[in-house]
Amino acid sequence: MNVYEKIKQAIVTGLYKPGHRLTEESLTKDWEVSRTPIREALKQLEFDGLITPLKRGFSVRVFSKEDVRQVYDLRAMLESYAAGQASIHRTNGHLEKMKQANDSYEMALEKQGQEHVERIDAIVKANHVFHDAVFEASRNDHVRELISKVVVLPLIFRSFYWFDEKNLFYSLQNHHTILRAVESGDVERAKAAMTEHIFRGRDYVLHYYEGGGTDD
Amino acid sequence: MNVYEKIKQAIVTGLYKPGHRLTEESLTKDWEVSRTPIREALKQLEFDGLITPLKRGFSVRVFSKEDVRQVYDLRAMLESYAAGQASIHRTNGHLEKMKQANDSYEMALEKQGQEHVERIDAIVKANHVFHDAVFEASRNDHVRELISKVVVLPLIFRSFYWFDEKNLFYSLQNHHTILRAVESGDVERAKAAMTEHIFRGRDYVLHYYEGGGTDD
DNA sequence: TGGTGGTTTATTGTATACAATAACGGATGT
DNA sequence: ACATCCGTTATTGTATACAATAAACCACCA
Repeated sequence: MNVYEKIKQAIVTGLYKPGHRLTEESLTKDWEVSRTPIREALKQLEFDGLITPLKRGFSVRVFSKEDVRQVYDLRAMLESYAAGQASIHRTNGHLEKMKQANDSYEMALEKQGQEHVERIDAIVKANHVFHDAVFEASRNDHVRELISKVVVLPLIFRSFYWFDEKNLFYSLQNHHTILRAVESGDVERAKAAMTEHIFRGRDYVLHYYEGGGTDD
Repeated sequence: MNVYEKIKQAIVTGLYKPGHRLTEESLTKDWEVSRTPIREALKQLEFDGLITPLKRGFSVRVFSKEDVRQVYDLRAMLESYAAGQASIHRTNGHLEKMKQANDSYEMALEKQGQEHVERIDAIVKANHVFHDAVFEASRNDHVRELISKVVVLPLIFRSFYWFDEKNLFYSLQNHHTILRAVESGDVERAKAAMTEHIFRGRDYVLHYYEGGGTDD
């Protein structure tokens, strides 16, 4: 794991709390590398939107409820577009990848006895593979690049998002619906199902997230 | 102008041609600065999507017709979303900014006698202000960040895009239509008008661009 | 008291040397 | 002829010193 990934991890897990100030100097001490790789990491994190520039240095970004709404709006738009396009351009290979992702998801979901964290990791991974397959099938390489920016935020909230059994089950049902629509070439249905899927995620996050302070 | 901007300029104007290989070493010689700022510039350019990583170094990105289509699809989606939201959230301040941008556009358009490049620059700037005002009015800060990624490509083609009088005139008409829709709070009309506006730009670029080679 | 100017200090910007590594090419054996 | 190993070279990765700059502090005067 390189320094960028380490710092990212530290932000996502809350080791560096929202609003915390980061300077190149302090980070060299925290991670025991020189300023050069630190600078690179900071640049990357700024791209990701995880930190915001200060007059001097950066601070760990504070996400408000309004941010969550805005980001999920965009994510819904981009992913539903991808699902729609996927319904047109999908090949058997894409459908196969989506099916396998859902199988993995289901298998992980059923393993109640397993180590908790490992199980969640498997589910998260399967989820990622599914959505990635949709992007591939959409035949628009640029939408993947774009979505990466908007996908960082959910990452921060994954802690509670992924720890509700009913939620996990519903998500799988959504995936099945999306897959059926994409498979049968039903563009509008695919878009609607994906939009619904994303918004469900949004509402879940909003419900459990009491952050930002100033926002409604 | 810093090194990043200089290199960007060089790419956009075609001094560095598509496919041309860029290494840190060679760039230090071209621009007479050390590797440190060069590396930073390369990182930024990669984020912009203007260069693509090689096994070693980068190469100036080659955009195919298919790239143009994909990028404009996304741009249409994002900008029409912004226009729709703007129709809901706009204030008098936003409307004023849009009007002034259009006035500037029109004034520049009429100045036939003026120095050619200056006139185009004024039009380009007014165009930018108008679209920016729409983003502001949309009350979704994240959509602005996102669009910046997708707006780099048109930049490359601006050379011929901005040099057709009829095209410039049509664009202004589009702006007026969009403004009216946003002003009267007509969400669907605003979205439709913006989508139309972007796609007109796309078709114009596609018509004059014979690049990419392998694509249709 | 409150603001203006200058001095100190914190922090980033740049150059450069050296280390690490991946690509290249050529020699060798089969 | 062709693959494979190894040495050479091109290129990037990292550390670090020094320069530039902006922020913070403080003294001075109105």
